Amino acid sequence: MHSFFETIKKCPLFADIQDSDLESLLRCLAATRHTYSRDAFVFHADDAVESVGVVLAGSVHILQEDFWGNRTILAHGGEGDLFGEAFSCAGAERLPVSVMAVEPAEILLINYRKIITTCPNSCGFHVTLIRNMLHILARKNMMLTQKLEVLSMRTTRDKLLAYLSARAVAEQSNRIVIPFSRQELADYLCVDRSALSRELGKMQREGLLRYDKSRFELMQQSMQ
Amino acid sequence: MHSFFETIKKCPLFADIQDSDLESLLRCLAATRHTYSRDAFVFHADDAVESVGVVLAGSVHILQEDFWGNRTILAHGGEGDLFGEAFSCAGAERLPVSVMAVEPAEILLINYRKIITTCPNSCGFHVTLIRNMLHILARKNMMLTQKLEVLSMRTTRDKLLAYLSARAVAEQSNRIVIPFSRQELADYLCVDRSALSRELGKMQREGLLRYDKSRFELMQQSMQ
DNA sequence: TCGCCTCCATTGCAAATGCAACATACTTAG
DNA sequence: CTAAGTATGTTGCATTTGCAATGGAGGCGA
Repeated sequence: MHSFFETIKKCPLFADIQDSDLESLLRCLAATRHTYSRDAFVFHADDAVESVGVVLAGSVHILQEDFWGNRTILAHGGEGDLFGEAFSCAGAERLPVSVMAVEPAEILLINYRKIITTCPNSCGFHVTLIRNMLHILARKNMMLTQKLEVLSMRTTRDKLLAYLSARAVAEQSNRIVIPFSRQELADYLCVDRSALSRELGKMQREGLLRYDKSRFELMQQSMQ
Repeated sequence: MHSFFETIKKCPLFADIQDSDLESLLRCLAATRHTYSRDAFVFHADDAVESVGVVLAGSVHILQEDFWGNRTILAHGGEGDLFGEAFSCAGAERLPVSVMAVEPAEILLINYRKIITTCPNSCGFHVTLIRNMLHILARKNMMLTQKLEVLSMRTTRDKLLAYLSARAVAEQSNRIVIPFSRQELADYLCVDRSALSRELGKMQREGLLRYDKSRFELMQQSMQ
C-alpha cells in the first residue's frame, strides 16, 4: 500500500499539479476521505450525483443492475482510479450504477461543483483540474469509440481485422504486438476464444495475416 | 437554411450563452468561418489537432481509413453539430479521422487552446464554454458506454434484452416505446433485420416480452 | 525428471446468424 | 379507391458461432 499522496498523484485528475500544492488544493476542494468495509456501497444506484471518487486503497466494482435485478460488473477500480466522473460531468440526476467496495477500501470523495467552479480565492489549480477532467473524458471517449467500431462488426473475422487494422494504423506498421493473451483478446472482441482461434487459423491459411503468440503481421495485398 | 446565429445557438457548445454575448465571445475565441465545396476536406487524417469545428451550413462526414485504405463513414454532421472535440480535448497529436464536406458547407473553426484558456480579459463565457464541453463529452461518454454494454452481448437475444432492459430501467417502467424502426433497431444492435424479427417473435412466443410496432412490454417473471 | 498448471489450438455438434427471397400489412400520393 | 412504395414478418439455406471436450506445448516448483 502506498502513501496517501503517492496514490493521489497516480490519479490522472491530479496530473500536472505540484506536490506542494496538493494539500491546499484538496482543502480547497473540500475533499473527504471515507473508509468502507467489504461489500459496502460507496455510491448506490438512484443516488443523486454529487461527487466523483478516487480509490485511495483497496478496490471497488462498478455495478449495474438490469430490469430483472441481475447485477453485472461493468468495471473494476483499483488504487488511483477515478470513478463517477462521467455522470457528474454529464449532469445526470440519478446514478445509473452502483459502486461497491470489493475489499476494505478508502475513498476520496470530491464534490463535483467544487471542481468546476473556480473558487473565490481564484487558485490556479482549478484550471489544471478542469483541463485534466476534459482530458480524461476525451481519452475515454476515444477508447470507447474505437472499441465500438470493432464491436459493430458482425463477424469474428471482421472484428479481428478492425482491431488489428486500427492498431496497425496507430503504430504505422503492419507488424504489431498486441497487449492481450488469446483469452483477453477474445474478451475484448466479445467472442468465444476457440472461435477466435479457429478464425485466426483460417485467416492465416488464406494469407490475410501471419501470427505467432501476440505478434501479428497484416498482409498488404489482402483487399478484403 | 437558418441564419448564422440561429445555427450557432443550436450547438450545445454554446448553450447558456446569452445571445447578446455571442458575438463578442466568437471574437474572443478568434473563431473563423470557412466554406468548403463538395468533397473538400475540412480536416485530414494525420493533420495536427488544433481546432474543433461547428457545421454552420451543409453537412460533413467523419471518415476513417483502415490499414488497407478502405474508407468508413463513422458519423454524419449536420447543421449545428460539433466535431473534433474529443481529439482536441484528449490532446491527440494527429487526427485519426478525416472530415469531409458531403455538400457545399460552411464551417466555424475554433482553436481549442482559446476555448480552454481563460482569456486575459477574463470574460465569463469561458467558464460556461468549458462546462458545456465537459457536459458534451460526458454525455457522449454515457451514450457510448451504454451502447458498448449492448454490443458486448454475444447473441441477438441478449443484445435485445440488454437494450430493452436499459430503456426500461431508465423509464422506470416495463412498458417502453423505442425511437427506432425495426431496421434502425437492427442497425443499432448491429444485427441482421430478419434475424432480429425472428428472435423477437421467438421471445414473444416464449413469454419474455410482448410488442407491437415500437411499443414493447417486458415481462417481470422471465428471469433469463 | 516428474507432475502440475496455464495457455492455446483443434474438433464435433447444435444453435444462432446473415443473406436472399418472398409474403403481408400499412402509408401515401394521385 | 387504386397503385406504388415502405416497413415488417417469414422462411430456406449455407455459414458462423458458442460450447464442451481433448490434446499438446511450455513454464515452474519439488
